[in-house]
Amino acid sequence: MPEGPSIVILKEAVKSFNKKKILAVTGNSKIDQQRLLNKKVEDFKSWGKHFLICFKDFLVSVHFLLFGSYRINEQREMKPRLSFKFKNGELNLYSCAIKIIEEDLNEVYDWSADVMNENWDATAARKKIKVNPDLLVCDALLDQNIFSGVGNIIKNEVLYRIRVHPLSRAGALPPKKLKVLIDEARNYSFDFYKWKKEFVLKKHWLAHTKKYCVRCDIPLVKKHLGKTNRRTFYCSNCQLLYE
DNA sequence: CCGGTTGTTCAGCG
DNA sequence: GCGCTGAACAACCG
Repeated sequence: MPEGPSIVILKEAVKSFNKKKILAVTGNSKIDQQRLLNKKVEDFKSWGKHFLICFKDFLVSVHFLLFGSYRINEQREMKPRLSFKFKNGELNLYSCAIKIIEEDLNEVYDWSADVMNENWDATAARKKIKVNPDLLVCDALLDQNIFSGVGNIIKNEVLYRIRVHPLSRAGALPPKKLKVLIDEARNYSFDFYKWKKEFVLKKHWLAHTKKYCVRCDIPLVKKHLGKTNRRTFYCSNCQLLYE
């Protein structure tokens, strides 16, 4: 559920509630829920893995972390963290981190970092990497200030696609290769989005959770790598290590 | 039934 | 003040 493309899918799925008034708020979230009552949703937005519900003077940010989920016009067995009733339906959010944000949207979120956003800026990503050349590519891709929305699946698939070893130093990549990495972080995210909507995402995984390299026909390496120590799948033969 | 995970934050420490 | 580590959170899958 939680990578950036999935949040874009959610944003689109709740379109019918846009500009609608919240008629009831419930849930076990500790935010001031009454503040949302009878308020009109001005817009639904997303920034990376953050789902943003915009009101006139503030916004509610929702992060699904690892286990969060949602239902539209349906309920799960468990208690929702936050639930909204509208005239035309309901939105239920489960096991997610919810915050009220008072600051202006554009002060808080760097849209150029969001790989799914129309304001995504590959040059900005390159500059952020240039000032931190010792960053490993497996960590760089998961850095939400550089590639907001990229998660562990996208990380593994991007590195496999572009044949770069996850422990490569970002600053050691030849300029062309660095460009490919940055471009593919966005490209693969849109493939993820398309496949997820068609319920065929897993079927297209080439590295993530896979046992064999489809190019080399040898076993993939599975290790926990980087400062984030996240599960990483790669081919030691066709993914080149740049040091 | 246990181990592991599409993620992030925060406390504690050196 | 920094970076690093581990804990906490939490639901589901295999």
